Amino acid sequence: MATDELMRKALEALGDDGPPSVEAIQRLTDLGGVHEPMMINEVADLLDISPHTLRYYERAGLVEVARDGNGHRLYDADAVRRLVFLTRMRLAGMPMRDLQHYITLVEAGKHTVPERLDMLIEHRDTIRRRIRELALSLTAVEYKIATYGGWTGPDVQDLDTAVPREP
Amino acid sequence: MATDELMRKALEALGDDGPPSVEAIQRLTDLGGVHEPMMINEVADLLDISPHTLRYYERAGLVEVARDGNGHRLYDADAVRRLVFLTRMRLAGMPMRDLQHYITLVEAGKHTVPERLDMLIEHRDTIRRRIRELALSLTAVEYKIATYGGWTGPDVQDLDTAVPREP
DNA sequence: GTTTGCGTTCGAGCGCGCTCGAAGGCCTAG
DNA sequence: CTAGGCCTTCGAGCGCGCTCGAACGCAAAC
Repeated sequence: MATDELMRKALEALGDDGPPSVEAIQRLTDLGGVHEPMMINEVADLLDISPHTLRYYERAGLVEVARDGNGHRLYDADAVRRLVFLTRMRLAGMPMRDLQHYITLVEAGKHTVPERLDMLIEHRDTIRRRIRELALSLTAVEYKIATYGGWTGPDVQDLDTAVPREP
Repeated sequence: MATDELMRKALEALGDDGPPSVEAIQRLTDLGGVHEPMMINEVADLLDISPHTLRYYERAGLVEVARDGNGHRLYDADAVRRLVFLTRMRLAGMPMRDLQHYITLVEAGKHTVPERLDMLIEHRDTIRRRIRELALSLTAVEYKIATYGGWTGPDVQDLDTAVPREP
């Protein structure tokens, strides 16, 4: 798969305007019902990551995967759902370390829910900060693009930092 | 400096709501008038990067820096402005390679403006995509946090992928 | 039977962006 | 005179997240 199927669906579902809705995200977490266990390549295609990376995640303790009679990996629905979650968190910039810790908590049982919530809240705040940073950079770049288009100053190099005469 | 001074100013200037305005970004590009050349530690503090990194950027050809009688670096206003630009682009995720190429273009003269514009436009689109990805991840995380708070399902682990009964 | 194709394990290697340490110079304070 | 502090250059090292190659196994296709 050339592009990230989940993300493509996600962006389609969200449309091009307005903030993402909870309804939209719900659709994203629905994998479409009951699944046969999947082979590594199917999962890799679904998540748009390499089989190598999937094995790496397993080695890292992020997910347990059963084997068939030939020793080939069989990803059941739980494993796939967890990997959807994990890849989404990775995409959002959560480090492997944190994911490993989070999974440790999940496997330790319900009593770790508060700590998991703490992690999620911190991650949420990290994402928000990152979005704000990017929004700022975006505005800077857009301004720069606009300036390049209409500028007639003395030295082109100044454009890299110049303050415009008019907004 | 513990936090990124420029980013802090930026976030203050932009406020907590609404999209960043061109007016706001203008203020950010104003370094406050004429500058004495700065020593490496001053620049490092201003940009919230290490002196090591500044030397590294110079080695990488991103900026030329004069020396004083003792061989110490003297960053003039142009160098500082360029570094502000560069660190902002780095923060927005532009790879070193691309920045090196961009700077090569800047130093090649005005006739490279169209190619520079192409780079900026591509970078702008990259930032936009990244913001959309993050917005999606953010919604997913926020939904998950909300679900953790009010959920009474059979298995806590299901929360990692569950679809809620109600939005 | 052999080739093709997809899987396995293991450990090593890579690309990026820093980050650091060693060895030394210059200036100033005590 | 010496010690401290900040600077210099140079090359090496690191942390992260993959990414790959080697050597092998099984099973269906020809």
